[in-house]
Amino acid sequence: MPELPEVETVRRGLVPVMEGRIIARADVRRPDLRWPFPNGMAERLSGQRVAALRRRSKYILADLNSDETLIIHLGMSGRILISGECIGGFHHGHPAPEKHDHVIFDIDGGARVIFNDARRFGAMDLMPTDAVQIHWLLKDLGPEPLGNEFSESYLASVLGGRRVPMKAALLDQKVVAGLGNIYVCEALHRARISPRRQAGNLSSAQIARLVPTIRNVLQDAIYAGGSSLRDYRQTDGELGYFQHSFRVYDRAGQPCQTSDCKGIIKRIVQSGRSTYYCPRCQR
DNA sequence: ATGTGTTCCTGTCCGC
DNA sequence: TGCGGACAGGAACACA
Repeated sequence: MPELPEVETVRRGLVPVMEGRIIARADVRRPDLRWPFPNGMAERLSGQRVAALRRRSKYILADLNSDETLIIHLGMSGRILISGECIGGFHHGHPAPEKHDHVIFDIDGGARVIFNDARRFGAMDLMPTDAVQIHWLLKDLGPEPLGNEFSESYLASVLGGRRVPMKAALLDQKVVAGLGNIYVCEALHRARISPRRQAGNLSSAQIARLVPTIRNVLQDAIYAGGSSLRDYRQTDGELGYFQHSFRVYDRAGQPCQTSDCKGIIKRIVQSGRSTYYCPRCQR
């Protein structure tokens, strides 16, 4: 569900409400999401100041004054919404918790941050801040696609010799961290690379254009506030609008928009997930 | 080591 | 309007 652009949009929405502020109270309304919450999570969060809100791949990291970091993953259907901001001098009341509002933070000053996740594939955990990078969920993640480590030479070295289709290679969070089903499809189309192509068989020209293409798709999507299909919302409840810029995702049967390409977008299934691509211009 | 299929969970949509 | 099946933005895990 939420991929890197959606998670980054959520992080940016939380910054003005949480960064530098104190979590007055954490209300943990069930014992687990995908995994059990850490022992005493509510107590370990309540009263803590959020020193910084960072993102690693699809994880939001909230560094606390206790030198612990709250790790948040949205899974497939997770949302974070803010209510009760002080607008124009008036405090708006908080609505009653809704179905699937699993964790609620009341922030000093009156804002409320609500984690809602119908499918509960999301997760939260606490880890000492200086050890976050060795948390079992984060330790094997590949480089950030928008960072300097993600380069042409890096991609050539990790893809070399691999027989997986490119779709699976880019979905593999060890190769590059943060892409999901939508942005892999979109990036491969923009780079004119077939999702079925074996990773180890890419030409050097294809590898060379894949790096900036991935960065561009993600940056365009972040600028648009992410993509809203079903569940995803920005923290203020607004929809993202990058879905209007999809060239292939969920567009089976529609014409390819690559100039001079008269192809028709096709849907196939690769390792159990939908892939959309143009068989004509993606090689 | 690498690659593929199944699984977790709830909600929505589509055809009958 | 109800019912069954397919499908959904993730990714750990079990297995070939």
